[in-house]
Amino acid sequence: MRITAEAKQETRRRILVSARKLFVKNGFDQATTRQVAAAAGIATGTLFNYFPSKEALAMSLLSEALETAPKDHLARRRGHESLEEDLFGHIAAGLRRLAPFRSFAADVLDVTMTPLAMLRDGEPDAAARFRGRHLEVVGELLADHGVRTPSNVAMHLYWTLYLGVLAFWSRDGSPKQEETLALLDQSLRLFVGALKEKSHAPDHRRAR
Amino acid sequence: MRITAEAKQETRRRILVSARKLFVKNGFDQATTRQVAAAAGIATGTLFNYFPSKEALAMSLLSEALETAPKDHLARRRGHESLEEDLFGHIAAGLRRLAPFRSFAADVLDVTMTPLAMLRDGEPDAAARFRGRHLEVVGELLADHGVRTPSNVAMHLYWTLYLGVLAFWSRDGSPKQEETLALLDQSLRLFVGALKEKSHAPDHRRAR
DNA sequence: ACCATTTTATGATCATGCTCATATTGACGA
DNA sequence: TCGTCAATATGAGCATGATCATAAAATGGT
Repeated sequence: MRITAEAKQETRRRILVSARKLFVKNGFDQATTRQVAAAAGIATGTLFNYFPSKEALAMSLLSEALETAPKDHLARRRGHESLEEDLFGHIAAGLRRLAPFRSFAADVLDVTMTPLAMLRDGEPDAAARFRGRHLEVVGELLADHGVRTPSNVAMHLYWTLYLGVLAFWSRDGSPKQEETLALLDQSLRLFVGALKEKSHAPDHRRAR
Repeated sequence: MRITAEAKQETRRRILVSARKLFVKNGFDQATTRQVAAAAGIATGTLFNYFPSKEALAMSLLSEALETAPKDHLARRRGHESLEEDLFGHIAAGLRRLAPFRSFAADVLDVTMTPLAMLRDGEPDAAARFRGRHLEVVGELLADHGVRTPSNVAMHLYWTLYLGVLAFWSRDGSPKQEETLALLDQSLRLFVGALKEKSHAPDHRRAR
């Protein structure tokens, strides 16, 4: 039982390695499952014993990055950023983490983005975890700066903003990326401005 | 030349009618190009003389709605809404307009949404037009309420918000839709709050 | 009316994601 | 060591989006 289990792990690993190589080199659409299987030294059909679909295979490649990406900024920050800088850093860190996958992620995810693609692709748990970890971090950052506001609204807006930025990010070529970041920066100022205003005017609307 | 041109138009129309029927009935993935072609009374290959791909065919079905959707709210509004109500109505009208297509749009667009799908699908002009018309209307609404702010920032934030909402909207079942709208409503309050604060504090940051 | 040329339609064929009946392998009891 | 059985691998085969050589039709000049 030991040898077999290890062999299966090894096969799985070889598939992932071959797939990553081919996806990055040729893009998701161009890389065929036959190629991946051949590169991994297995029959085409065997690949589908390990992964239910080509997209699921790609999602597995992304999943590691997605597990840790949301917390990247927390590890990196120096502690005296403004709230805007914190939020900007949080989103930017996530984008940076996903950057290596963009070349094929744009295909896999059809532009729309990892978390949504996960939802579509039958990995709702992974999507929920990603979102959860994300919002956890945001909550931490907000609390750190003493911002209190109806949290689910702020979270929803922030998450929506994040999804929108991801969409632009994955679509644009590099020149547009900088523009996207610049606009993100300023959008966050608006967002934070709104949050602070809410915080400063205590019970104005909360009673309803 | 006359007869032929009309016949081509007729064929194109028959394809669109058949496709709409089958897409709505069976969903994008289940409806095959062979079925569509047969229903339209043409050979399978002929279909690809009229539309470069199955997705392009689906996009054509959506395009009419997309041409007019952004202005739906302008036609409908009564003129004494608050800015929040105006913006909410604007987004909601767009969603309502797209609702009939959701059953297969979710497949075609992979969750991500019409404008982004158009970009992917080689219809960048249509995407740009949609975005342009959209932001035009928003600009009008904002101006109507006397809101001035660095416009491209506000526009970007609003557009991003719109994309995010579309993503949720297309993904969720009906119960979640209401929740999405409720959150949208409150998010817009935040957004508008931020805009107004900017407007009231004139040159605070513009110099940089 | 007739031929030449361009345009359009056709369906056999291809590429590829995925399935499935069959073959192979490996674990374990006797 | 052998036999049995479950787990796994295999690749021919399927469905389908898309292509392309060929056929049919339309157009235009004379």
